[in-house]
Amino acid sequence: MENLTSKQKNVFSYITKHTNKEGIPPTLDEIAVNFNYKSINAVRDHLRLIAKKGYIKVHPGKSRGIQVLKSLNSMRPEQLSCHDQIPIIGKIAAGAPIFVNQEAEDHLKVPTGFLGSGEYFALQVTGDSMKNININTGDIAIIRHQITVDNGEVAAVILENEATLKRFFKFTDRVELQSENPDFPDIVIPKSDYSHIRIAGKLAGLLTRKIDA
Amino acid sequence: MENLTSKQKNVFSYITKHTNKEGIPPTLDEIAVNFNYKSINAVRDHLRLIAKKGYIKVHPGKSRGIQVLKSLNSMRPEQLSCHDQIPIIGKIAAGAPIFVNQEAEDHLKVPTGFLGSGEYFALQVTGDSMKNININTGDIAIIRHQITVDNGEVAAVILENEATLKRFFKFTDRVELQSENPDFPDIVIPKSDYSHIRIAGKLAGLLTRKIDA
DNA sequence: TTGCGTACTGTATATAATTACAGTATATAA
DNA sequence: TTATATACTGTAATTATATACAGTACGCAA
Repeated sequence: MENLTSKQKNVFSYITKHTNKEGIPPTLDEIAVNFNYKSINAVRDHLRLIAKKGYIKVHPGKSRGIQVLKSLNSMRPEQLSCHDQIPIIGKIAAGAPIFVNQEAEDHLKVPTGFLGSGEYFALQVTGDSMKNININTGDIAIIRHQITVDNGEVAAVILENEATLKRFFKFTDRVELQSENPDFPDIVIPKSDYSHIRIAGKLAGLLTRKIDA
Repeated sequence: MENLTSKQKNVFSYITKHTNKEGIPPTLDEIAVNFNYKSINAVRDHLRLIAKKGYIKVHPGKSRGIQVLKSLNSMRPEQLSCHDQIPIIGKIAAGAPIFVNQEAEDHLKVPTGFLGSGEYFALQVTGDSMKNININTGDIAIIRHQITVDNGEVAAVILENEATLKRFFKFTDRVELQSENPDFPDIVIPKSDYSHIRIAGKLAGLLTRKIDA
């Protein structure tokens, strides 16, 4: 990750502040006025370089087309990966297809470096099938997107357009999805039905409410 | 808080999704195209009403001047307040004064409505003293700022400039801070030492990494 | 029925904002 | 020295976008 020059940092900082404060990104002219540039081409030059270094994305031809991709916090050198924004794309065990055409309802932001590298998304948990490992209704499960998981790992699995969070075991002839709650039976999927299931990812984190504690 | 009509809700939803996805709010025309409106004045009418109901703010004369003020989730009637950004202001049980002049190291963003109303901050947990209730090193404890807690609640307590997370019990002559781990002894504070302790808040949530699961 | 708010269409105009082209100045590395 | 990248100025053209005005249609409450 290349570093910004101090001028670029100032411009980038102004863009993020404007976007957060006003709700809309600034125009080139607004940036120019802020920094007393006589020509907006000074701004264009800056934007080009800031974008090249990956901090923003510029949408050509679109007004205010400056999309902030990183936060200033993520510039700390000791942090390798960053994923502030984790989209919450639905409820798990609540009947809705995932991934395809997913529009995020809301977002979660975790501290830089809290999770490892990878693609993450989040699902709100409904049901008690994993209560023995302290995952309960209302919690938000953070899932690392991966298409396989190791035996025994907790995975978000999609079966028949429903997403469920289960402990995953693959045997030679079947897949077993085990609950962490004796009230819920294990789900056994014979090899012939593999085409109906899909692994969405692996449980990577959990956001819990502590109302009782 | 007035409710949106279903059409308005659709338009509002499109605006929030566009803003989150593209990083910039949509233009009137982009909205019109999305909903197959032949005239952007249909959009203008919608925006006027959505803004009137407080969901967005329209910046007149500015392109893409649609600022989202609420999230769709906050429309659930049972949710009163929202607080996306929770500052992480230090480590708990790690010797550092809290609250005064606290500069946040990083921020946490939880879904709107996930927590109740109140002032929140977060602390990174070090140590295993609460492992029995699944709070472990590296987790991030979300604390609701309050100066008293009820008996038995888990509280962030400051003693001698160190913050600790303990189960709080107040008796007539003493305060006991109990760990949720038999390896750690309870801390007993006699009435005469009350001036040395302070309640920072009550445990409200927990963000956990699930590396093992 | 009348009136009112929501939900649109259509066209024309004004202005907001980006792009293009042609430069200058100042560092810093080869 | 000669590049090469950053950091700007200036003007003109073009396109993107919002606004203004004039309507139509429908449901709903008085």
